[in-house]
Amino acid sequence: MRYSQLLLPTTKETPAEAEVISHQLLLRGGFIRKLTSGMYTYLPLGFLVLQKVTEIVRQEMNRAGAQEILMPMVQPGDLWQESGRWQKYGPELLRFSDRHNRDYCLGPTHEEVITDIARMELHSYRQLPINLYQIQNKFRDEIRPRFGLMRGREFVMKDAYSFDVDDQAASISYETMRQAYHRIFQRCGLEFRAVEADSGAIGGSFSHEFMVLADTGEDTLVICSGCDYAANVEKAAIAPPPEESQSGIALAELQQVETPGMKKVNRVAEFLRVEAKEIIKTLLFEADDQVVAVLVRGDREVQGVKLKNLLGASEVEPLAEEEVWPRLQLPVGYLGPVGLDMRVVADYEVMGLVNAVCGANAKGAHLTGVNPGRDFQPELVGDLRQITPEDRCPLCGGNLTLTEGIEAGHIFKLGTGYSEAMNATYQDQEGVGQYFVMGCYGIGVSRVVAAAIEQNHDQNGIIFPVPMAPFQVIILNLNLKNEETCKAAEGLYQELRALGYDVLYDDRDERPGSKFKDADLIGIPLRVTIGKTYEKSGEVELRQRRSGETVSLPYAETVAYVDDLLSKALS
RNA sequence: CGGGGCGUAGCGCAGCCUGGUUAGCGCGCCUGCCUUGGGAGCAGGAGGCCGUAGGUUCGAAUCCUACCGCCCCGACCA
Repeated sequence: MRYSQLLLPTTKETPAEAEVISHQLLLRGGFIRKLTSGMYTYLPLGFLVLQKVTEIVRQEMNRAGAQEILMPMVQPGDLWQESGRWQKYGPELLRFSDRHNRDYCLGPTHEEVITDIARMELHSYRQLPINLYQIQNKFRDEIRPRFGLMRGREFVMKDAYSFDVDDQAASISYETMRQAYHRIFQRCGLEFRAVEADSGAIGGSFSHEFMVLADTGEDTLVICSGCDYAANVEKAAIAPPPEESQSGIALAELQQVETPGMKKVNRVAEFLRVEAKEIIKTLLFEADDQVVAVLVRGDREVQGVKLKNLLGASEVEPLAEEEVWPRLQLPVGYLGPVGLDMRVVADYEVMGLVNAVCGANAKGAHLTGVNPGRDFQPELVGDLRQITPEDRCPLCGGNLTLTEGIEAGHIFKLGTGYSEAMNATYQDQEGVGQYFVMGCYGIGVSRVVAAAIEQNHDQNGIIFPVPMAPFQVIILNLNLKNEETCKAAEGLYQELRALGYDVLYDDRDERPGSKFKDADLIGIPLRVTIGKTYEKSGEVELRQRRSGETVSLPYAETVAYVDDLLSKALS
């Protein structure tokens, strides 16, 4: 492609609306433009990158035996009524009606449609297993779209759905996808981890997230240095502590002490000369409209997703501080489980405490000598706290580190939830109807683009991994008035293209500075400069975007050199 | 939805508080000269419903009201 003919509007200044680096660079580099909140047009360069990712995804899905289809983006409400999600899926599902007043929605995901296809077209166990996928736009009316391509309302997603005869077969499909996903992210040239994850609203029993590692990630992961355990902190299990013998310690008497103004754990600890971990922290949550008291050690944090799962609730939210007194007549900062008249759940660790401290449910007072089991009995005890780097790996006992990541892919074992709700069955060997055992597998294709930039950039702009780069090489012709440089640049352009590479030829009548800046900004992995040096000595300069490594070499050797570098990077 | 902020040229902003001639600046764009290895320089030029509607006033970008849009902080997710 000739730069002079390409719509590539780069800017020097950063648009005010962009917060994160990927969003800034995508706008500055002329990859995308915003249409409205959470919706973007892909300009030529952005679309090229998107296509690079799509093609890798497509190849690996096909290699894994999946078949590509394309479903409509608009879906009938009836189908969602059937699965029960018309009620369950909140306002994120954009609903509307047509001229006949029939309900429709924009597809945020396609379980309903694919299950409908399955029940109509798949009748026999002989047709299974089967895995169908599409690469298509999804629409989710996000509460708050932000970060450009990272969390748009309309975005490109690859979604695949597998159908199997039983759970065991479904596990094989799942494993096949897990491996395909590894290949996909590897081929994209990204640093990533597959982690155990909470399966969230889509449901199902088991899931892995594919996380692109980047400092700006919205999720936190724990990674074991000793084995290959990795998990989202929402999921990362903490084993119950071993039962410690408490026989050696005399149980103290429950006693109320004055702690005026001591609302925070560390203040109470200081004041009473105890450690934070000897304090029982009591937090109020609203779980499906019911207030629940949650107990963790004073030095711990509650993990909301774990709480939600333990309670079996569909929604859990911390109770707003201002609401506590008006609704419950309880003083925030002085809460405790003793004599508390509501549901109480506790983290394992709390139950191991002896002679602990907690709030007295009276303003300015705490209790000492508190002993779980004697002074209060939670309704449920479980793993409720957030894992920390001080915890041990649940698999091998090794050291853990916490890292930020961007969720770019998620694979689920769905089971028979959808097939039962929508009565999707096949006939087994005995001619008996059986529900399909399903799995679903998503990749946020447009998010992969953003994640790649979050992970690969510097002060000058994007540094695309070679497989994702819109162009692999950019040729800068620094002197358009010189016939020799033009001939050389043109020749290189033709030869590299003949080898099948994606080449951008900067033939604009611009000053060298602008060309260098633009080449860096848009992140092309290899840059070939033809200018003064060529005029003097017949040499061109070749620079690698990532390392900055620069070599000058005779014009005649350039093609072979570039070919060598790129074929290595792409293999 | 709750809380905060912003809408003035393609982009980034000033002007508004304290109303008053022709609404400014930088970048970008067009023309010419000049320059050509890291976003040059000079000269000239085009480009505005000051978010929309209503109100106050002799007079509104500026004050008031409503609406719309966008951004940021919280719950959601690929």
